[in-house]
Amino acid sequence: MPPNDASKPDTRTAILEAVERVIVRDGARKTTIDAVVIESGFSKGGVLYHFPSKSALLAGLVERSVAQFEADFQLALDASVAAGEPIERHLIDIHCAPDLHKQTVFRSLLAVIAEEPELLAPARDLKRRIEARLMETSKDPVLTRIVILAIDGLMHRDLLDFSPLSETDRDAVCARLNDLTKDL
Amino acid sequence: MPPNDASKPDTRTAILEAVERVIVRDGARKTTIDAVVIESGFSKGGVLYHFPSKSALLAGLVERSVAQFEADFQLALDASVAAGEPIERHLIDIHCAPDLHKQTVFRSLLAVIAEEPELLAPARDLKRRIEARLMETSKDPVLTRIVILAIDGLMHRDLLDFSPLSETDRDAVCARLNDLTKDL
DNA sequence: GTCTATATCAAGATAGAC
DNA sequence: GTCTATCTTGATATAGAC
Repeated sequence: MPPNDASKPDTRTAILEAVERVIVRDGARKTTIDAVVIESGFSKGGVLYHFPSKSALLAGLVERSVAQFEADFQLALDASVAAGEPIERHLIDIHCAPDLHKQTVFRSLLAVIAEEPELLAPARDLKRRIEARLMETSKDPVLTRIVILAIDGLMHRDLLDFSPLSETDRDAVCARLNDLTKDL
Repeated sequence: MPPNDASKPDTRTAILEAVERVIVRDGARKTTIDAVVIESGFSKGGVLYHFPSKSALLAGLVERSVAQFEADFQLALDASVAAGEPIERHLIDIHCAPDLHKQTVFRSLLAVIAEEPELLAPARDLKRRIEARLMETSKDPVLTRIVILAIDGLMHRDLLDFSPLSETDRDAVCARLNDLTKDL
């Protein structure tokens, strides 16, 4: 039976879920193969059969997280487009009320990712596609870019716990961003 | 003789400079105590006398980098204020033509910092002070915040090599940011 | 495809001489 | 304040049985 057969809640997925639990619970530093082995309930040999190295394990987690984010994004985007709103607004919405769990996962991943930038490839790729779509339809590309950058800034602070904004400030910023994009 | 006596190019500084060279050259993962020992020319015991743990070593580097950044920032800021320009412009200038070496240092540090967020404290602190000063004099605090966020976004991309902007795009963005802040 | 057992290695840290 | 030598731990990865 191939490893990706969807007919059973396959081992790969179970292992990746275990990695996610460990990294969120214990942080990047303590996310070792052994910890994942314990959390997943499989043996070391079993885990290393599916992911031959720690990098492979983390790459798997990044890929999975990105795929999940993209799925959510697409769904919400379609709704947004159907409602005739500028796409920028959708991006703003997502980041002004972010998915806290996924954010924690990404934050924990950051330590690992910073050491192995190649792991970021899938995320970079998704970002490029989203931005291409935004730029394509924008009536003011530079302004759109600034809005995207401001949202990156929000994300940056969230990820690094870097002087995070108060909720009031965040709301004010998001409202203004929406205002700026209302004619795009 | 106390460790911080400025009369000789003291060992602490020499060690921190070695850390900086190692982290820039070899990346966070390879920045081990042993590597620093070799690069600095001191012995392990000597290095660990001044910095009793790896964390202490990295904390030292963060502190030093932040202090240097702040010194540069203050200098340029005073000039900017004397010229009667809005302070925001100064922040924009610094990040639109960033110091590449320092950027590399920070990027490399990021991997380590992500695992130990406490190490970021001095940087967080400096950021808070800079922003307080900006907000204090701003005629449109929300807009100022958005400009700051956009700059954070630029930095974020630089730090993570996350879809970096082309030079043309970056220039266009910076020009527009300057335009947005001209009445602040 | 999953298991046990084990090899290998490098890192952080300590002790004590000089 | 700096050195050498050594200890301890814990992590990645392999080999081979089931």
